[in-house]
Amino acid sequence: MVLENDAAPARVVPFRPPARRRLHEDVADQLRDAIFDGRYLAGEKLPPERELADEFKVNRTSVREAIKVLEGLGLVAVRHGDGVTVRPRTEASFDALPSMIFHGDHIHITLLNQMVEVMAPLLLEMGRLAIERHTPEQLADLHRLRDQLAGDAEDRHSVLREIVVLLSDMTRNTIWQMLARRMRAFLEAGPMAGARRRYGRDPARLIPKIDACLTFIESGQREAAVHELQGIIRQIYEAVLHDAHNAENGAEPDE
Amino acid sequence: MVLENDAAPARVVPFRPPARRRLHEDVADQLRDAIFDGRYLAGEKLPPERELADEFKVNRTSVREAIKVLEGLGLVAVRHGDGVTVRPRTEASFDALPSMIFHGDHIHITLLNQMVEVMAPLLLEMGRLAIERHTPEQLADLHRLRDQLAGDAEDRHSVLREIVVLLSDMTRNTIWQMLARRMRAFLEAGPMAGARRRYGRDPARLIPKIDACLTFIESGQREAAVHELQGIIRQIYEAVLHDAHNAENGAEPDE
DNA sequence: CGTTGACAATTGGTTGGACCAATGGGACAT
DNA sequence: ATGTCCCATTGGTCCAACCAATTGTCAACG
Repeated sequence: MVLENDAAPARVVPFRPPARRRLHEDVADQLRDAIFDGRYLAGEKLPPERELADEFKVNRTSVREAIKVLEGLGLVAVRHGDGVTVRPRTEASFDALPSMIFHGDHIHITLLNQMVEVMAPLLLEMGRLAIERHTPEQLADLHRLRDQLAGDAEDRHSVLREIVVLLSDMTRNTIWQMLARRMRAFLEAGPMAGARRRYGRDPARLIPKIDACLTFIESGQREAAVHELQGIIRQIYEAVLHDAHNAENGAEPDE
Repeated sequence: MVLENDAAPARVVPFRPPARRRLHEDVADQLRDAIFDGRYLAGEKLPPERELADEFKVNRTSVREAIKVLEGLGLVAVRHGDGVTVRPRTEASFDALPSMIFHGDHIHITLLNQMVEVMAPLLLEMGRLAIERHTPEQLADLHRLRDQLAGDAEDRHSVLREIVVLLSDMTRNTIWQMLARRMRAFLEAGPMAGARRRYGRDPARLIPKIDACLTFIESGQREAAVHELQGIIRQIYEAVLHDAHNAENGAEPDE
């Protein structure tokens, strides 16, 4: 099941907890952005912990925990006695991608393009497995989400994300499930999230294709269903790029 | 370029730095394994930091940094005032996969199967792009690696990993480059690494197919090259599963 | 009796300061 | 010019204390 409460799924992602207030997270965010802004280039060293602590006006412990986070993201390498060295982007973890692509108000369009280029065939393959292996219950869930998309759900984009997660569950493959959930997290920070949501095209326009796909699935025409899915994915990623382009250039919302 | 030193690429991955000796990493490893062993299930809480510090005979600081690592891997969620809660596997980061699949002497075969199921189409798509976009220099590098594979290289498996990285460079796509490097890190911890290497089939057996693929690439027959690549990938992942199965059951090496 | 609100125990977050330990470069002797 | 040793720099660990969020308890209140 996707929904936490079967009884009254009135809204999707109702509220978000107030932003966390841990010092080291704030410090980590600032250092991360400084790296992505090119203030510290690959191969260069960050200032010593003591110096950073002084500058951030926090204890050295908080700086150390922040650096630990950056290390986990693969952004820096720490060597005892030597300092903290910035690593090349290609060594970074996927968890660093959201902030690599969307940092501050700026969008790294090139990287977003590359991201979409990778994700599109991924989603297609995942969908193919989902179509092969789904259970009747999961298909019912999919119908429910389809109706939410057609209905007056507050945030249709989040419904779309839940569909991706549901598809991953259908594959019965833990790796796909992990991938889809990471993707969801990525999209929640993406060009259609938060203040930028106004640029998003209404995902309801996908409904005809989704219905066609569902029909094919139920009639056992897997090939056709996959083909339809391919069209859906193409439409989505064109929308993502379109929206990102608009958001970057400060254009007015589509509708 | 794949090689760090253009002059004398005598060996690939010559030595590894002696294992790190940071307390919090050791603590993090032990806690991670405890979670994967099912000692702490999803939804349950880890003991308080103070208690862990006492049990590990280290300072609370080290425990906190360890927990920070686990948090970065998506294995636990920390809430001020409440404790440290274990999260479901599906929420974990990809960086946690190596230790999820290979923990201790045990191999999580099911998960490895699923991993291969995801990686195979990924590699194929990446290879397709590489075949489309490569430069002559990169093709020359590929030939060099092919010769290393055929020669008396100490560790042919590592040559294979470098080939994957080179293919990702050929795609001119940062995301693929990141993915390939993460994959390399994964494989370095995998069933053919370290003590388990003896189970590995000799990658030299791939050479005929690689040569065929290279020939197709150079004669501009992309379709045929991709098809050949598909065969290579299939052969590799069958070998991975085979080796993992042998390693798990303590069978004797193949050759 | 049920609800509310204040309190207290638990547990993570932060601080300051001290000392240990690895690294790398510079001073010194050869 | 070269090799050795020392030491300043910088990350790693420890300690002890206090701040702050969460939760459960329990008394006061309606």
